[in-house]
Amino acid sequence: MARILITSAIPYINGIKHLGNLVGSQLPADLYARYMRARDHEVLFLCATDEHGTPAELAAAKAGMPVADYCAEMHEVQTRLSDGFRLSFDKFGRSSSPQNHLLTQHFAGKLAENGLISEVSEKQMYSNADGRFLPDRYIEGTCPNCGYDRARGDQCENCTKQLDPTDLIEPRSAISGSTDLEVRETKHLYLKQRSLRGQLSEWIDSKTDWPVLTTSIARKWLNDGDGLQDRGITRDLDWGIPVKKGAEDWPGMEGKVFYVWFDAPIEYIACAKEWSDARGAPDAEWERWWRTDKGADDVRYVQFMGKDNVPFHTLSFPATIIGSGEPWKLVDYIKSFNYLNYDGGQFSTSQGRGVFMDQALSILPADYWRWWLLSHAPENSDAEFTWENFQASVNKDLADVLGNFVSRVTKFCRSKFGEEVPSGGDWGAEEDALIARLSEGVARYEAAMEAIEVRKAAGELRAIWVAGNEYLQSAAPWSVFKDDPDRAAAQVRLALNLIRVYAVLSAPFIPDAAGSMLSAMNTLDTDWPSDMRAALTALPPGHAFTVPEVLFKKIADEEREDWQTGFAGQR
RNA sequence: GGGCCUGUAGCUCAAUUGGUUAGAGCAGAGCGCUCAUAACGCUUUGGUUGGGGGUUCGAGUCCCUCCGGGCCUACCA
Repeated sequence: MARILITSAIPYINGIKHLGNLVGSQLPADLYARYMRARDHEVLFLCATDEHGTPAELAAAKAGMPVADYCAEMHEVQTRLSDGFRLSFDKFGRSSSPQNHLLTQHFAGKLAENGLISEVSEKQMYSNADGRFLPDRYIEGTCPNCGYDRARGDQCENCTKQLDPTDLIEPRSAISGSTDLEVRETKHLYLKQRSLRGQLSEWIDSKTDWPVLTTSIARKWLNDGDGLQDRGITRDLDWGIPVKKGAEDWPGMEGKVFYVWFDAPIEYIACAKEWSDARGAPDAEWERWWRTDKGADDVRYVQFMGKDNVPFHTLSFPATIIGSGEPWKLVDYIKSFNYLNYDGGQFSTSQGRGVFMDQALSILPADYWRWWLLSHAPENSDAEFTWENFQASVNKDLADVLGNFVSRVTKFCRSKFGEEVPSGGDWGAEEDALIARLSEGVARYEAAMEAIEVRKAAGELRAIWVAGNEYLQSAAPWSVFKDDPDRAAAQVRLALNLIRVYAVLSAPFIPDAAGSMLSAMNTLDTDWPSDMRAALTALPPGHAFTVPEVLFKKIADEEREDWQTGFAGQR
């Protein structure tokens, strides 16, 4: 039994996430966690909300709420939606937790002790009207290069020229529109990533099995231009983790907080402590997952994230861990994803374009979304959601291939043998062939899951479902029954057992439907079918079952059209 | 501008990393079955692998070039 630590990139707090966010980290992480648990491995699956930073403050202000209240409320909302999608986190924590405060300050203290923090005085734009320093992209003005009047302080969207906020002509606050801006001197802490470049580079080079997407982004940052740069890890904000050196105050840093990208990954660790604290368990509980000196040396740590998060997970966070000089667990495998587009464009939180988690669940059960999203996961390139494709895939795969299999088998049995597993008859060559085929299919499915090849795993699972229909078609118990009811009984007995096997195999993708299948088959036996022949006898003759409701109702053309138009506009 | 990824059947994707005749699913066509959610099964149509050039006994795969799409570029997170 292996021990597997799984984290999903933590979703930002300012609003409800769309399906692109979901499929880029949380959903595949959940698939992997469920699979590994099903294989009897010990799993700790962690996620949290990422609550600090300027956008959170602005969103709270817009909602007319104190930022702490806003975050608490949005955390509840996101928790409900995670539950709705059946994301099986062992703990869904908060980056604003007391645990993360202490741990983030602890890491900063260690890094300072080890000479990896420098204090840098710099000039930043301050908005008097807004009463805050403004990040570059929150300053708008006219581009000195092309004259576009809504250029941002970091880059002009029109001519793509890189800008400095001070380059802008007539700069104004993107928040209030105020032009009452001034340049102020402010002091910040920088993490001296340069001095860790060699170690990080060596570490990345050792990861030969990582997705190209992951390593190429890391190498780019390591080697581009002058190489890896030091990074500011503090900000002039009210909401965040106060800058401290461990438990001590940090002279000159009063009123400042850590940069959200410094404290967010540390929350992966703090979240484990939130998990054990919530149960009143001792620190040893979470430390055996994170401290290699306290039992975590045999843990395999896998991270899931969208490609935009890769630099922080391959460089910044490892720099924090390595730089601490303490025996924290480093990530073993990073699974990164491209983006999911929506009907010819991008999903957009700010523009409300696409399908959001709450809307998705209000239309259809989680399994529909889970299946489509995972079987179309953007692993090798960006993928695209269209309503037509969604309807066709879900109807065919879930309703026709899997759902109808369950339906035809249970209903046939009920009409000929009653609602119990029939006795009599023996298996022959046809059943041997099916068992061999299923065993091979399961082996391929397992291999894809171990390698976290999500689409491939979905394809293999589907092929296993298809094998059941092919068997029924050629065995044709409805014909055999007329002359040889015992033989038909043996066929149906196998088919009923196949439903249980399908439930177990499919549960990581479609947990609710798997649950319905198991309860219809009146069994709690979720043993993995490592021995297919034995697995297909788990439900013995005489075992009672019930014919379930339709597992997956098909999506009608009308519904699809309604949603298509309904979601075309803005949220 | 620079870097990386990507372009394969009408659609969504494969192709053991240079090795026979480029494969699946969906959609389309035909046949079969009648247990089942008008479901299932079998057969089948469909490709100058974005264009052009090159290397090689051999190129979807490597090189050059052109065209298209995407991402990143360090103060959004």
